[in-house]
Amino acid sequence: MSNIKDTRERIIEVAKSRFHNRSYADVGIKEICDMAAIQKGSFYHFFPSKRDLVLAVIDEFAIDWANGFVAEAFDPSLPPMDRIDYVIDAAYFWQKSSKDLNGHLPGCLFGNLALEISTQDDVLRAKLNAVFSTAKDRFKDTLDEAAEQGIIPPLDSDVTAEAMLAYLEGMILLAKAENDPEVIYRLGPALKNIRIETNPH
Amino acid sequence: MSNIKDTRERIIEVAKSRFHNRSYADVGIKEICDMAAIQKGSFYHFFPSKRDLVLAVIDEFAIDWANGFVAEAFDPSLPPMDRIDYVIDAAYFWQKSSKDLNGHLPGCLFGNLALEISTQDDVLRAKLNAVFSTAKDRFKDTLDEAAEQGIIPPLDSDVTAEAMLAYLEGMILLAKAENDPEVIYRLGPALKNIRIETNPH
DNA sequence: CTTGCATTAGACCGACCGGTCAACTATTAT
DNA sequence: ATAATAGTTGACCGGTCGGTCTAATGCAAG
Repeated sequence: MSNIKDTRERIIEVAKSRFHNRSYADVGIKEICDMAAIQKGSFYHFFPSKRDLVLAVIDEFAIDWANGFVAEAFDPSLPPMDRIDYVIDAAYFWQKSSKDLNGHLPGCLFGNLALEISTQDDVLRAKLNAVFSTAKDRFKDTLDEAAEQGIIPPLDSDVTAEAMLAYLEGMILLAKAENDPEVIYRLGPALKNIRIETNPH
Repeated sequence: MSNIKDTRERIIEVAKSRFHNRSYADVGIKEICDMAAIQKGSFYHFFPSKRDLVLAVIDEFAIDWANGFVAEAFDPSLPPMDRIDYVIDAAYFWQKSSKDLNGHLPGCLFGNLALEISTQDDVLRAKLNAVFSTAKDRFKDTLDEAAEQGIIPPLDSDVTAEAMLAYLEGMILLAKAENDPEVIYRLGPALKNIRIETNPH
């Protein structure tokens, strides 16, 4: 009801946006405090360290993702393989609208963080890996459903799902490097044709 | 001949390794100087700024890449589609041996930097994009050759090449997040089946 | 009114950041 | 031999980093 949001929430919201549009190392506590219109003391009342902040940001963003992007794309009322097309559309529109706002594609927060800090912090890496694993499961469920309905021939749905996620992240990476969301539409069609056969024996 | 390498060369070598294994923002000039056993003044004699260093690092690494990884994988004496399999092997062994040395997959330096700084520096972004474009061309040449020889049906070789590069980068991203080179072998088989048809009209 | 706790303010900390500078030493060309 | 230039040294700069601390608030329960 109040337009003055809870401080902790405001910190996370600002941090989410800053980390996504720049990088973890490049965004300082001071900047986050300024944008959230609070003092450092308040920040450290809620978060013991910057690292704890990014941990919270990942959690929050994973929820945003599940409720937004993922829920929209993996709508169970859609035919299974249509959902995979929808992933492309959702990724495209998200990156496109971010570019229209800020001039640059932010890419995927999880992908960005994974490449930035995987070698430096195993806990953070594991957390990001868990997010990827959850996303992979959405693909896998979809593939299993499609295979059950005979829409696609049987395959190794778990590994294929992982491959689809890899391709999605790779598309977004190249789109960010080109700073052009159209990359996603150009490369998108190959996503749902990715197949990895069940490994015999 | 001398074992004391040229200072500038040594700076770049150290920076290459540090940036690759950590991140651009996380590695300071001081650390690079210490590891190269020089003083700051010497560093700034050769490079006007940290940014100029990373520019040089990208150039050097692109040459390493072209002469190593790429030359090895895209060996013209190999049948075209075998070269693409070879890309997987090369990526696997590279990441594997890095992990054996340092405990962590470093990922792809270009992918890492692209996600870290694309939103912050358009010149750097363009430079990285050029590296990707060159890599894409190697895939494209291979696909064109395979299509000419009738090994694969005709396709949009340019876009398919880009898709293959995206998939490669995505695999490496997930492998880094899992800190497990086996991801590359698991997902690798799908690489050479990626196809994007020529867009009619 | 008081006690107690959650929250906020903001000055402050040492360490480190990227970068500068003047002095000094090799090396090279004339 | 000399002059010019390339390379090196290490002290130094202002600013920012993540983080601490104390004192002051706001607010709720007794």
